[in-house]
Amino acid sequence: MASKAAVPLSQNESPLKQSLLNAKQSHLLDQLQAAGHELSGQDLHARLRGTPHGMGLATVYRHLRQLQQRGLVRCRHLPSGEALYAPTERDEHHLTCVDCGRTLPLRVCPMHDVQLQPQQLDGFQLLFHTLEFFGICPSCQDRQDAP
Amino acid sequence: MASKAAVPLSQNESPLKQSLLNAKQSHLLDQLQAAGHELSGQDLHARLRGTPHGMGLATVYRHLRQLQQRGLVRCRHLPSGEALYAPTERDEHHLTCVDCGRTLPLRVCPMHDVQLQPQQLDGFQLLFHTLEFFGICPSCQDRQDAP
DNA sequence: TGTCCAAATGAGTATCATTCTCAATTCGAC
DNA sequence: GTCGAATTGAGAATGATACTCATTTGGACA
Repeated sequence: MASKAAVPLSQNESPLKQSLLNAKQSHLLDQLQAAGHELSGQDLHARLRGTPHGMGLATVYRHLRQLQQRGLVRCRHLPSGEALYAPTERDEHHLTCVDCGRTLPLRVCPMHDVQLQPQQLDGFQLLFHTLEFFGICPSCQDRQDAP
Repeated sequence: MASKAAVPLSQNESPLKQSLLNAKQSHLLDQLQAAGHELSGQDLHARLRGTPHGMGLATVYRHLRQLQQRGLVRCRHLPSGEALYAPTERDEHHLTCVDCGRTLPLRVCPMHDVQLQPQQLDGFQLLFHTLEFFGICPSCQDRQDAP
């Protein structure tokens, strides 16, 4: 079913994309692209509810997993355990406070130009990556210093 | 309580470490260092059970969070939702199959030399980072090609 | 158009890691 | 030894995600 062509990091795979997606998957991807920021499975379910493209929660998660397996969607987990999804074409990563959980998008991806060596891949077909920085935000630093 | 000194990526913070940790936190960190690979909260609880250092599950998670907030432990989430913990001093990251979940340690961190620009940090005190690659492992590629 | 089968769907339930609650215990200072 | 604060842990609560299975949908073919 899936083409075996390598999918380089941060490349446009649109032509491939359309031929592989069914209507529901396209609607999910559209929502993610339109949102401009990451959405959880619950978010997507709530946004589509009531529209002509509404679907059950189980279906949302099923298709999100398939979109991930096709390399079209990446997900990261908040410290709360919630998973947030975004289109992989949006090469955006985050800086998150380990204390309050506040999250800040990084405008540039420091990994953008870095390539893995083939021997590191061990035969894996690379789809996408996640990069996240963790630290303590200014207000939590202040709170820690003056308790 | 916490020192405000910046903690550079991938640096040895041992002298700081000892003065900040209580006994239970030290035991958790020891286990993680001794294991040589990532452990989940459940793993740690099971390993310590029956030893003189056994502690309740709630305590394990409480201290793991604090170790994270001190930048001594990093965690990543498997697609299954399970969180795996490792000492940040072990600058090791992973390549994970989006299909079967098999995970492969990368021997080198491609981020090792990359520095974030101060204006990107927006006042955050940087503690650690997680970097993960996702793809399809050879056996899942084979299975997809010959269903 | 009618029939068949396979795939997709979703409502409800199950799972399971993690967090919360709160009473009991421990610790440190004096 | 006494007091208050901090720590602990057993059990319950939470909540996101996965599973189950009966129903629906859609395409192929007659």
